Amino acid sequence: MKLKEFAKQVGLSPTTVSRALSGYPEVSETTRARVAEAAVRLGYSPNVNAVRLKTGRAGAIGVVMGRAGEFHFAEFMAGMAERLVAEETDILVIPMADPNQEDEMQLYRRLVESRRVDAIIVHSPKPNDERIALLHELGMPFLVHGRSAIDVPHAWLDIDNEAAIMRATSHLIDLGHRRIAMINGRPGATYALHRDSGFRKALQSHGIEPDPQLMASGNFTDELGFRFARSFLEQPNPPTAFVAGSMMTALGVYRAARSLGLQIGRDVSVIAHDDVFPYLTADNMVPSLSATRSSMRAAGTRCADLVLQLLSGRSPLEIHELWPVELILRESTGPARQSTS
Amino acid sequence: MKLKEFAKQVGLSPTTVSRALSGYPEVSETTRARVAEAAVRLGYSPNVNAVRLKTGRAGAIGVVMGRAGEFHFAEFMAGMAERLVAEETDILVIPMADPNQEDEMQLYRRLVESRRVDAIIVHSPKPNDERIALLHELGMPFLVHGRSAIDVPHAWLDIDNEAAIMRATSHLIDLGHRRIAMINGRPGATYALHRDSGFRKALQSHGIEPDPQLMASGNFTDELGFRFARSFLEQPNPPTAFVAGSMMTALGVYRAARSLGLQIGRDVSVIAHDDVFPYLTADNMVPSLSATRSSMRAAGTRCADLVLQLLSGRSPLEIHELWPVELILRESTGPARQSTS
DNA sequence: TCCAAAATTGAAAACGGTTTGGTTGCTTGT
DNA sequence: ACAAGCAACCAAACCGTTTTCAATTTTGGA
Repeated sequence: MKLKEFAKQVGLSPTTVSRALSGYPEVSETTRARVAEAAVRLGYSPNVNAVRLKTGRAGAIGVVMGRAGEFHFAEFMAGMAERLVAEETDILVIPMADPNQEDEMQLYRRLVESRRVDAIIVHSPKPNDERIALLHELGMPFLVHGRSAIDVPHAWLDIDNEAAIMRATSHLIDLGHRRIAMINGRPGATYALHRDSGFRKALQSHGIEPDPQLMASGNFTDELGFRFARSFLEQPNPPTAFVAGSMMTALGVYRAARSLGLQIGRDVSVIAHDDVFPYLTADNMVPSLSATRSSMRAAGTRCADLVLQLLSGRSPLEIHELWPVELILRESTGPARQSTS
Repeated sequence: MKLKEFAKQVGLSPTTVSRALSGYPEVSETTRARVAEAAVRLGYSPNVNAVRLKTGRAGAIGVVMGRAGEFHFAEFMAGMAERLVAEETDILVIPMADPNQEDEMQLYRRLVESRRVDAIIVHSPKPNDERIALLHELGMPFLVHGRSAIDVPHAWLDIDNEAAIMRATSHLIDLGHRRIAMINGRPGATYALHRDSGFRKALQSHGIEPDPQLMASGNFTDELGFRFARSFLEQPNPPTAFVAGSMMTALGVYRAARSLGLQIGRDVSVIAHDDVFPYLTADNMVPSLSATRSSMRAAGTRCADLVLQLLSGRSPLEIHELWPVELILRESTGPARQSTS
């Protein structure tokens, strides 16, 4: 059913009908009610493509998905979905062809030009992220999930990675640990740098020099968690505690410790960062895992919300949210054993 | 840059330019080349919304995301993305408001009416799935990922869950196991029924009566894996082997066995279904996990491909793919111990 | 009661492309 | 030399809305 036909049925002009449905003020309440009722009854709804052409709005928020198919991604999206479900806004997933630098810029450029999205969410930004510069230059509204040091005004939401890891590390130090290993995310992204910095600061403020031999970074996989932890533990002067970048990493660390006959929480302490997944909870691990916790899903919800604000005119300059991160202590952390100090 | 302006620059009519770019035959090769070159040089690309309005194509495939934010989902999407990256087709993620039945139908109905997608992928269908009936009735092209027994012609791609679980179970029986537990996915979905059926068939063909006390189902979470496994193992006549529905479930089963001092592969055997996640691999578990394996990512890629075929006119009746599932034996399966038989 | 101002409603012009139905030249075959 | 056929191009209609501008009706104050 088209507008013209529908309008005829209701006995009004297309103009008035359009206005009534879009909630314009210059249409009387009685008319609006009549139109709304008829729309439901006759099953009329405006053709999205026509609306989009006319208004220039795409009705969608773009999220670029890296090749890795990160498990975080689904949670974040689920969170966004929670906020957008009642809205007239879709989530458009844009696949990234190659991790190639130039290609990625090209992808964003094309995405903007194609006008398929009203706004873009940028993930895992780097300190000097070209994407941010580009989007700003092109005038596309965007929100950065994470932080960048780039000198371009932009909206962002991030969790306080530095403080989180600093606190976690400090806690380990307070427990008497001196040799603490760190398994970080892929280098380059700001969050990894922040965590690195938090780690170092905690050590240094206690007079401990960070040991590069105990620091590694890479994808958040069970496998890398295992490999790094294992190689650290096999060093002549092994760590007594670990700070792990993700739940998957933690699984690997647990496995490595076990494979060497070490008991977690007693021989080796572990704190990981937990993005809160419904299918794998820190509390249920054995022993239960101490973690810095921040819900990825909540971040998704809030990001969606902020993007909507952005689209309804709020200035990006006002939108900066830094979320504190909880530290939840469970059984995987305990005092350092004397023998290893 | 708009078509009109661009056409003027190239010295041709909008008509010819449009045709040249869309690859129509009635334009000379020289002209086409000239236009293509100019388009790149001047950065012209047609306004998507205008194209969509005119052609009626939405340029997107819809995927409805359940609330759970399943970890499978991201892999599947990543797979789709792999196929669609070179195509002019987006992935539209449609959030599902409530697991409420009626609401879900409403969601699909609105989605179709809104014309935001050219096709829909339906996940985890039930044997008599209303969504399939609805989409068929509404004339929206769709592909079912999974299978349904519904008497409505439709395209589908599924893995052979029944054969997979039957083979896994048979293998356990061959190893001497008689008390085998099954932790299945949420009841209702066809795949869960197929797995259940494969499990029962394997047992019955060996003269073993399935014990309802050893069968459970629920979400694929670490926690449920643990809870079910633990409760089974604490029964008077505990199982000596497990068939687990997912990697996460397997993690829980491992944990439960360990918590009771049982050694996996010796005291208790485990086979799980592995959808192949980059961040958690069966091979790396300790002991390494025997698994029925089928790549979720590959399924996503193929589904995207099939949907494109559907859209270019191939009949849904021709599109039925049943993928065999590998059984990979590793260390988590071993002969049943005499004491427990 | 009458008139200006305010409240409603409509006609028609966009929005930016695609596609129908020509038109124009140029080859051919006779 | 001429009609027919064909290749290459173009003008204008159309996709289904929103929105500008103008027309009409109501309302309120003098």
